[in-house]
Amino acid sequence: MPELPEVEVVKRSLARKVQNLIIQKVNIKDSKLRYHIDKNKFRKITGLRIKKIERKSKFLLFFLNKNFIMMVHLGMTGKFFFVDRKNTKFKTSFYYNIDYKKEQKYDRVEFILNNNQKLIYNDVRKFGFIKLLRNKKYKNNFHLKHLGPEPLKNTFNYTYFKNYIKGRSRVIKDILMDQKFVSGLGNIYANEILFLSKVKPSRKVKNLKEFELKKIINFTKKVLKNAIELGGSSIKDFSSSNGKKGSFQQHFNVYGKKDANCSNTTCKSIIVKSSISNRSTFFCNNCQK
DNA sequence: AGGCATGTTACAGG
DNA sequence: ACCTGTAACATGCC
Repeated sequence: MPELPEVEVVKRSLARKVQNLIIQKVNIKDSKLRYHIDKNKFRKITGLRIKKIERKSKFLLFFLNKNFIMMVHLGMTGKFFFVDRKNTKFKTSFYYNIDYKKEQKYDRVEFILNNNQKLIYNDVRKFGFIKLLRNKKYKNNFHLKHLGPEPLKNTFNYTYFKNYIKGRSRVIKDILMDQKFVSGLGNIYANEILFLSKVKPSRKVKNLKEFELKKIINFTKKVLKNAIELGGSSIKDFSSSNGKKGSFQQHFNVYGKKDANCSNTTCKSIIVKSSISNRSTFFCNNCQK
């Protein structure tokens, strides 16, 4: 699920639900996530209060007291659910319509909170992870240390872009998905941004014109903001609708749209699919130069 | 059965 | 030491 907009939406719903609550117990149902979860280590956070939740790139940081930080990455299929004592369905707004009974077997970690609820980390493919860090040095964390600027901050700008691509021979889509260049984009939004910017995903960065770089920057910010407002993209489970569920997938121009007509009404081409950096790449051969 | 999937990174080679 | 591309991780679905 999770590129920057989805993680941001999850962060906001988590902040509403669990801020200031106390973790009374941690139940590790499957310790084999991307990184092994050490039960003894996680025992240290029982009794601690969740003071604040922040998003950094695609990472969630739970600031606890006693200077602990719980860092979560959702990988490809990580989700949070809330379940009350009677096992009634609750979940973050992002996954509002999921059938929790079916999902339950992928629950990996449970956090028992002091309000009769459990916060559940659920992850089918187990590419996600949960780690404990110490507040003092969390910025030196391996994962966080080399992240590029947040795309929505003004440190992600034309000058930065121009300088970064100097002497690099990679293609633009590959760079956009590189967290060291800009942190938070993934395959879906990279495809969508390049369509709106009218730039072919396979263009070498060194050949991009100034106006194209500027367009890419501007559409990056525009698309991400728009997606956050719409609750992110839910590319599964969007059969019925309610006000809280992510709907940006309805605004995709190219992602997953192989053979569809180009959304530009004056264009008669269809969307084609190729592969860049081992990821599905969708674009319009006519509109994107 | 085989290919594909919203992500990251270890590794090999230049 | 830096840059780049590929394969691998775990699991389900079409």
